[in-house]
Amino acid sequence: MNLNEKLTELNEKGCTLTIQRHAVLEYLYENRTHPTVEKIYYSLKEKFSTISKATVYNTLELLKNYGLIQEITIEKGKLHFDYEVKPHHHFFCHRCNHVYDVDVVGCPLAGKKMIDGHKIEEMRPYIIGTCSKCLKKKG
Amino acid sequence: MNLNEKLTELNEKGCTLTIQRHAVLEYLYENRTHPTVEKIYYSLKEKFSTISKATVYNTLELLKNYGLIQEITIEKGKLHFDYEVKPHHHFFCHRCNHVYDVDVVGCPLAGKKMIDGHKIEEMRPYIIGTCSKCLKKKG
DNA sequence: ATCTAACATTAGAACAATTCTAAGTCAAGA
DNA sequence: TCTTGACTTAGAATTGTTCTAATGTTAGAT
Ligand SMILES: [Mn+2]
Ligand SMILES: [Mn+2]
Ligand SMILES: [Zn+2]
Ligand SMILES: [Zn+2]
Repeated sequence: MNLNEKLTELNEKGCTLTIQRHAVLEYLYENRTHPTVEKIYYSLKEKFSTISKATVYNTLELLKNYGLIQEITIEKGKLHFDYEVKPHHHFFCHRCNHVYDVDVVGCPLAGKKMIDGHKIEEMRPYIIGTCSKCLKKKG
Repeated sequence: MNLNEKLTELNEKGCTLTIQRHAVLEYLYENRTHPTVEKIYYSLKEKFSTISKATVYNTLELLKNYGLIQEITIEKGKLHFDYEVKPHHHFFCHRCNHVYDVDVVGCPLAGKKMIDGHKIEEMRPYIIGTCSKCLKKKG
């Protein structure tokens, strides 16, 4: 789903399309590195010096609630965000703190709505380890 | 793996078995509800009034590094811990904030050591939604 | 075009979770 | 007994997130 489709969807659902909301969504569209809130905030601040942290948090929460972005709790104590909302696995490297997409096929939970009587609303398949780049560094 | 086996393993690996470490591990052994650090700390404090938060954090980190307990980052901004280290899925109810074990068979990642060139050290398959108890309440 | 009420943004304070610090305690070996 | 290193403690500091109250903006009604 490209940027304009998401912006249109937001608009059609009655959400005011402020310049800040546009900027946050656009930033995630252009930066598929699963940035932290801090990263998003300071990056936006460069082009947009008056944007506030509260707005960044509010906007991320809003976009998440509209189902347009995904929140990632893979790293202890801080949030990452992802423009891509289609279910996919994430790999966290505890050496360099990067979050990678990984493609896993054949997940038995794919498409399931319920498990053990609980209603599934979101899947967060996380994998922790050492990434390929850091494995090479190790020497 | 029962409590004595884990205590023995700790001891054999040269780790001093202090009363605090014993207490934290025992608490997790007896409380399989995936407690938060706060819960662990205040529960231990009842029987053991001088235990400090730093010790609880240090001990949880130490036990995790020995592979005797598991850290869970399913809830935004706070840690839960699990005595059980065998790979299993966790379900987080965003209504009541409980963490449940769920049994999922046929995970294609089971036993895998590598993915996309990254070294897998830990699996954290999280599922978010509304638990069976909260679904009933909703009525 | 102007008014108005609801909504959005801002800066910074407040808060919550975790980590750090420095002093004190304990245990084992010389 | 003395020394050394490891452990614990209370509380301060730090970090990430949420709240607050003032200000600014938007969109619909007039
Ligand atoms: Mn992703
Ligand atoms: Mn569990
Ligand atoms: Zn890495
Ligand atoms: Zn529930």
